[in-house]
Amino acid sequence: MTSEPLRAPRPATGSITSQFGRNAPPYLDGLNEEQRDAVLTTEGPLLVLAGAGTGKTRVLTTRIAHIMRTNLARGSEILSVTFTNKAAREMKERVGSLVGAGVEGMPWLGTFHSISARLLRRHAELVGLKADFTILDTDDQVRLIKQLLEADNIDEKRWPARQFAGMLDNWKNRGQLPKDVSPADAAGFANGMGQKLYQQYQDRLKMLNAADFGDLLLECIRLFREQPGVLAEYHRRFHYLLVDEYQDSNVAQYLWLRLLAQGRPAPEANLCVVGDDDQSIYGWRGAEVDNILRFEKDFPGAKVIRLERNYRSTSNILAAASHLIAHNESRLGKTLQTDVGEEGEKVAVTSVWDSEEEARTIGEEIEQYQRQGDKLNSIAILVRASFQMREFEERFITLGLNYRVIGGPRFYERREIRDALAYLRIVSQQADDLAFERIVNTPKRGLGDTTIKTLYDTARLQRIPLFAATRLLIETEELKPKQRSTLKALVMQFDDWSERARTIPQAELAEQILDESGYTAMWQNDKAPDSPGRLENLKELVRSMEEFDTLGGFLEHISLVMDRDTGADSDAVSIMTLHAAKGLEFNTVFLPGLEEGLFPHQRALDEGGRAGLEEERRLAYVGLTRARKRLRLSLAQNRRIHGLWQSAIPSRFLDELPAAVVEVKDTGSSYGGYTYGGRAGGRFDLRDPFESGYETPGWQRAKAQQGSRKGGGPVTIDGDLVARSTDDGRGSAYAPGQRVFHLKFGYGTIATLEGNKLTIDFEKAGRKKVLDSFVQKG
DNA sequence: CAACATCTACTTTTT
DNA sequence: GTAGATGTTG
Repeated sequence: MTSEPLRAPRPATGSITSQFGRNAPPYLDGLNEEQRDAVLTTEGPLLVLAGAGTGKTRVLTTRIAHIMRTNLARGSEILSVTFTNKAAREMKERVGSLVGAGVEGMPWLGTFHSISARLLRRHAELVGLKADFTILDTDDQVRLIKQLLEADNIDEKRWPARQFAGMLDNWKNRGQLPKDVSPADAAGFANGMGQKLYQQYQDRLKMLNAADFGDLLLECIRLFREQPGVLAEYHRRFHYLLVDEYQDSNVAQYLWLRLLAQGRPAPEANLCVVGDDDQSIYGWRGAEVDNILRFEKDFPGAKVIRLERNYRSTSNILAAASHLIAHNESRLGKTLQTDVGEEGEKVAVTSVWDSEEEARTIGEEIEQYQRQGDKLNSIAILVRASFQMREFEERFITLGLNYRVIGGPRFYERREIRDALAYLRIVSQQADDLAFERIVNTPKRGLGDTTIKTLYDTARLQRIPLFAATRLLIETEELKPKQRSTLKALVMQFDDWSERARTIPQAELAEQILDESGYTAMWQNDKAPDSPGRLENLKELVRSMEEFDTLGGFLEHISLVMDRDTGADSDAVSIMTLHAAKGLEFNTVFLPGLEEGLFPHQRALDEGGRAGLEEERRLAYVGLTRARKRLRLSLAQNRRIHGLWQSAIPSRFLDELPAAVVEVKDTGSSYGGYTYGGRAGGRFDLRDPFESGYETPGWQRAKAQQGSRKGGGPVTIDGDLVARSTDDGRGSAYAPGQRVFHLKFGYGTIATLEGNKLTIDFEKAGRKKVLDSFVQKG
């Protein structure tokens, strides 16, 4: 292990201003004391606890600029890790504008995954890969697993490939190789086949010269551990390490970082991590808040700086957010203080009849704000789950209101894009079996299962890639003449394209490939309504290729940087999930769907228990703190989930807001007198604000409903969201032909029933599926 | 082998 | 309500 001498003495804490006297460099202007401290404390381990809206990114970027400006290190000697591509891009831009240099000056600024990929390509052969290895995404992963399951005669119905992919992910997030997986863990899949499958999967990846997302980190860790010389090289290279959103790091990322920070003894590591434990919202995917909570133990002598001055929100908004998050028990604890100096509007809570009315109301409000001169760009709708977006999109289309969905179904995940990429991947790497398999019969070439199976058998027998096997087979009589000539033509086409790849720009090549393969024609002839859109996407794909120098570079970009530019040029309302909203801010924020079961999400509660609830609460906190001036929450009394209408009870998070800053509204269209604000004398019950979330009125009621409900009893609209899978459906009180009444659809007759799900022909609304708990005998 | 029809399971969040 | 997977037919 190499260890360099310290470059500069650590500045004493009290001397921030004295360090520069009155000649502080201009980039420090406008930073408050703590922020400056964080920028100037370059040496030794540093933990910056940065609350929402306290200028975290500014500190990080200024810090990098400071290190470079004062010649402590060059851009190429600073490793800065972010969690998302968006954050990496933003940091590059901001550092660039501070230093006045191009982005190229910071080759090691990127996400964990992109930096890992870069490292691995340099040393691929040391971990059993070639430098041009393919990066698999979830879809490839699942298909590969399916093949393994089939080969091992494991029933895919009983043991879904998706589930195993999830387990793989978990193991890899925890930094576990096949040998490290605990038997108990692995036993949970396919009668104890888990570990063996994991090993088989890894072997197969190596055969395919491929790595999945988890491998990027895992193989890096292995590389560092097994090749001390390589690790030492990076110890020498990186003089400063910075990590953004540290609260989102998982075990593998932690190990990765630890290894890189080991260049010096822990108390001297120049490692700066920035994060906010209250904004840890990726626990479900392996993030360990513990990493940030434990930092001072990991790096003894670490300095801790708290950024608590909020420059974003009005005091009302901040009060709501702080009060809410105070209900969490496991947190380091910070007290945000507003620096905006404005009380602002109260936080509005609106209760509406259903999600349709919710969309309508919000649409109207936005139009009103627009008339008042607000920019649509300054307005966002943040949802818990992406299915909520649809209703808003539909409504906004009819209103002619400009909107933009951020994060939505990812561009690269679209079928046409994946197909097109598969062609390119084969051109780039003929051994890419997963790509070959994907497009060998797309567009339809008259190749069926039997032909594919022959290819497969040959490939397996000879231990060669599918493409190579095909090459062999077309020289034999094993295939029927028709298939043989088809495949022969295909192989020749690919050879031709590979040849051309050397001479013509890849964007042009892609266009030719799509045309010559008949792929474009396939969609042109498809009369499905979305075909034109797909063709448009293909065009966009080709267009986006123009920015890259090589095909390989483009493919790397696609697999790691999945989001495309979100065209922020036009004025539009942003619609996104709460997860996608982290790090953003808007003047006006709408938070719809504050209902038990949706937010907090039922699944988080079921699977995560108390920790799950606390993470949901942090998610709510993230949502609330996105707002600068105006925060508008809403809840629907009825919502359709899985095509079934369910009535909802208000989210417990609403009970956790301080009454003084909240204004309850009602659209007046509720049925039967039940409204959110209508109970408890026009205000929601507010008990001791620091009591456990489990004891709030909403939760109490939800619990009271559980199990107490019997089929056929009088239906109180007050909540049967909890009538979910736990309902054993014992003895429904209904039978086909029976006349019933439903609050939303009116009178109808039961057509069929299945457990507690009824199919009812309503007199006015037509045939609908509903839960039995929402109708009463009519 | 492909097209069609039917059925089913699914909907949290993503590098 | 949907997209995918499966099954059945020509």
